[in-house]
Amino acid sequence: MPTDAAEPVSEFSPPRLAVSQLKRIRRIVDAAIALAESGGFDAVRLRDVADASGVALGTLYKYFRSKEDVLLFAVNEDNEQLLRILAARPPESARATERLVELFARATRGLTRRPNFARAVLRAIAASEAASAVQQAAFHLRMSRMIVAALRGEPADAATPLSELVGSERERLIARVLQHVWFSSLIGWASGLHPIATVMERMQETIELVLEGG
Amino acid sequence: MPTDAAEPVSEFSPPRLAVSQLKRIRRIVDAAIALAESGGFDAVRLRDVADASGVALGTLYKYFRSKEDVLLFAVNEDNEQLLRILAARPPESARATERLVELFARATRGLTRRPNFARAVLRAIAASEAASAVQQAAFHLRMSRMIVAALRGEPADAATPLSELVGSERERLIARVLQHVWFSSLIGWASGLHPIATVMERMQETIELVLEGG
DNA sequence: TCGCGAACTGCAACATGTTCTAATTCCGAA
DNA sequence: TTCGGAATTAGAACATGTTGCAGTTCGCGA
Repeated sequence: MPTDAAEPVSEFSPPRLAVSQLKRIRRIVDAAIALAESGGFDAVRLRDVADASGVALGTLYKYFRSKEDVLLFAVNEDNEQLLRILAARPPESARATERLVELFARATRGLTRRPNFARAVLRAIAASEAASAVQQAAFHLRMSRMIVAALRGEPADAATPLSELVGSERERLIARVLQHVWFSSLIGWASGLHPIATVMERMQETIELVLEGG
Repeated sequence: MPTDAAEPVSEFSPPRLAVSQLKRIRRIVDAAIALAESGGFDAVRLRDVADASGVALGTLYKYFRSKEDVLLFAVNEDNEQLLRILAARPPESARATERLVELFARATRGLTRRPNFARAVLRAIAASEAASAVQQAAFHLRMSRMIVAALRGEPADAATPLSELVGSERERLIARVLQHVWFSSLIGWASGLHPIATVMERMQETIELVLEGG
């Protein structure tokens, strides 16, 4: 992920970048996404990313610390969009269980719509070092917000800063558990252990277990 | 992990290896563990592993498909030992909740006793490809067995083959959820998101939530 | 004991993430 | 408009996972 000095982490850095720089970053990220879609983690060769986005390798490393950093940035963008969509059109069901199932169904579909990209970012997340903790934390906080909103049947709040914690102790606990199960299932999918459908089933049964004691 | 042709996956291959070969494999694995302990995933340079174990690089690749494969093999050995220990000395508490908390406390302590090694294998697990699914599945089945045993307050069964599923639907569901939370928390620890103590706390609160509805 | 095929060795080679450098270009403040 | 420092570039260089190969050694069946 971007260095403390460089800026792409939208949550944490003042916009100190010229328009031309923002465009470069955009091209880099888009190129990385395209390559990831085409063949997963290994297909994202940074030389190719640099070529495709028309920047030098050194420039890429100016804005991103590592290959994982680029992919983490991309998935965080994706996740921000999901939050906005859920803020606009929250799950409608009357029962909390169903709202949560729908939330994770949407999140899973959204992510795995581009399966190779999804595999790439999952690998990036799993392998990321302490340096990327900020990105991971942002993702986590955003997901927590969506989960708590779905639990309560309220629309998610895309506006207030991520740093503001939401939910009661118990709501946050449930959010954590569901995120762990989701992430871990997705890793299993990415490793070829089971199909996407299994991820959805696991979320459903976990949600029922946690909310209704099974 | 070892190739289908080569044999270190104890659960799945008849012992077709000469003693000298088994010794080589042992030296390779031991060297990898030692290097992992010293500096984590990156410190396990396969050239160094080969040097330290007195085999050629090509030989190493004859028995293991990749760097991850070596580490997965090592962690599976560790996990087999945990199963044996738990079979001999199961958690004693009267309450299922406490037995499970103890199980995960022991498992977590056992793994993170060598923190750098643990970080290395977690990264290997998370990044492993479909080819390693067998190893991962074995780990999963072993953990499931221990969890179901702890749920019931019985000693774990280290003898019957892993392929034999244990537990009711509900027990297996609980086992899956707990494993997901455990794995995912450990990844968070390995990424520097939180300390080991947090992993223990998360397991405790998850177990309480799942067994007692919080 | 002999001879064969498999296992092993040493080493070179390749791919790709990451770093470094010297030269060039760009941009905003004076 | 001009100037100086920051950004960018091209490309080399390095580390390490992985593969390939030619030659050597080992172990086992006849």
